[in-house]
Parts: sequence; C-alpha cells; structure tokens
Amino acid sequence: MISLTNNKDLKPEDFPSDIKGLRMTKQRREVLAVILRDRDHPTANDVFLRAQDRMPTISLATVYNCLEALVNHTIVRQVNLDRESSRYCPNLNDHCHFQDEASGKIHDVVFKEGIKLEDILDLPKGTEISHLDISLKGNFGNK
Amino acid sequence: MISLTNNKDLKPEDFPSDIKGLRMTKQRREVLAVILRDRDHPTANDVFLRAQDRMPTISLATVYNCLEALVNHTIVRQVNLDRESSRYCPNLNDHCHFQDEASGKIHDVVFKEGIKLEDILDLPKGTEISHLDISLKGNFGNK
DNA sequence: ATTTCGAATTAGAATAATTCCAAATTTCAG
DNA sequence: CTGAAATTTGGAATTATTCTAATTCGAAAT
Repeated sequence: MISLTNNKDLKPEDFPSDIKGLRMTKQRREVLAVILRDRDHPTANDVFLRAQDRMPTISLATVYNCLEALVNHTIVRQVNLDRESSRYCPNLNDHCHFQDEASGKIHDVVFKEGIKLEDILDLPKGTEISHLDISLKGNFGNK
Repeated sequence: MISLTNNKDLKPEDFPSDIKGLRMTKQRREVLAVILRDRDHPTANDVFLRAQDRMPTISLATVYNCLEALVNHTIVRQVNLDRESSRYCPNLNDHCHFQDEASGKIHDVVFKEGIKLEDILDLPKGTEISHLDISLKGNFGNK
C-alpha cells in the first residue's frame, strides 16, 4: 500500500481513487501531492501556484475547495497562526507549530513522551476536548 | 492605586493618564473600560458598539487603533481562534482559551500548579519562546 | 459507446475583517 | 499662545476567503 504520509516522489496519478471516504479527483490529487511533496506549511495561494506547474488550468477556488475537502476528511490539517493566511500540513500526528521569528519558517513540535495536555490544564469536570491548537513563536534552536 | 484588572464599576475617566507607557486618551480609556467591564472576549466590532453607548462619535478605525495600542503595550491581550475575528481579553496572566462549541462562549483556562509548557514540549536546544497560544474547543464542563 | 445526473470545477463577484490614507482635531512642549 | 506631533475620523483600499451560477466531468446505467 502506498504511504501517503512518507513518500518523496509521489505521483498524484498513483493515489487511490478514494482516501478516507473522499473521492480523489484530478485536482484533489494534485493539491494533496503538493502538500505532501514540500512539507513547508504552504498557504492556499502557495498550493495554487505550485499546483499550476503540472495543472495550469486549476483555479484558486478549486484549490480552496480541495483543501476544505481534504481538511474535512482529516487527510490534511489546517494550521492557523494569528491572523495570517491558513496553512496546510500533512502531518496528522499530535503536534504543534513553532514559527521561527527570524526565518518565518514553521516547525512541527511534538510533546515529550507520555504527556497529555488534559493532564496539565485545570479544566472543570466533564470537559471534553474536541480540538486543540498550540502555537509558539520565538527563536527555534538548532536541530 | 486603582486596580485595572479587577474593578467592576470602573469609570474610564478615573484611569490614570499613562498606563504602561501608553498615553491614555479619551478613546483609549473608553475602549479599555469596555474590555474590563464585560470580560467576555469581545471582538473589535463588539467593543465599537459598546463604546458607542458612552461615546457616540467614536469610530471603528479608532477602536482598531486603540486596541492595537493596548495590545502593543501589553495592557490587553489579543485572542485569535481559528479564522474568526480577533477577540480581546484583559486577563494578562498565563492562560489559554477554551471555546465551548454549544454556546460559543470563551473560557479562560489556567495550567495546573507548577507546570510550564517548555517542560512538556520536545524543543531543540537553544529555543526561546516569545509567544505561546493554546486554544481548545469542545464541551466545557460545569463550573 | 452514449446518456444521464449528481458532483466537481471554474471565473468572477461578493463578503468581511482589517488596514490604509489624508484631512481634521487634540494635545504637548516650549 | 504657537507650532509640531500624535490621535482621531470617515471612507477607501486591501486581502483572504466564500459564494454563485454556469459549465464540465465522471461513473453508472442503458
């Protein structure tokens, strides 16, 4: 089976015709391929520009439509930092985002082993978390 | 000294003429008073509408200007949840925001004693955090 | 292969939050 | 008081995103 989350030279046309219940059209494949190829948290417009290389007729509206579909089917994750444009991320594991102030680059950051956020927050009884977003800014160390 | 952070019946005109290095104009006082009065995380437009009660001539642009000044001087905090309008919060203590999906209301949530986020994230050496945002969604329990 | 019909795509218009701008007003320093 | 600087104002501009309506596509049935 094709790994969608870890394949550098994926061809969109190799994608299955259904991913997590989402019918994969040509455009959706292309959009997803772009997001999987360079994992640099592109904006919708970035995705649009890159998708145009292989598919010059794709429209920005379609890119938005495809991204929405992919996000709704939890195939990619939408990342919102402050008031900036949304960005898109193919990493579905629990993680948060660190934006380096010098470079503007966004790094995925994971929790240390065995930590759950619920454990460290003072939440009232009966609270159920459905979504969780953590974002950080500052100087990202050398890795 | 006047407590700016805990005073139900504050009058804007009682505010000092300088808060944290920011010269307090009539409009800035009014905007700040609105944010301190109802601590319900209003949007800029909410603030505008409420400020108009006592100051019918205030403009939306001014509200935005005032909010920006107040945020830059760390007198109020700007809260961004997803792609929604920014909201404003007078609570300057470390805390995060939980949006109840049923009511839409936003609750401040604090960490349990002695927890620091740096301790639970797997960050590379030399990383310095300058900003940190945590937001949650779901069902907020009974408090 | 052709028809059919719902879904997807498209271009462009519309929207909404926020920022920008230039003029008018207020405030501060001298 | 007087001029300079900062603030306020209304309206225009911007920008990301959504909406709309027409067209095209694609899979299934004929």
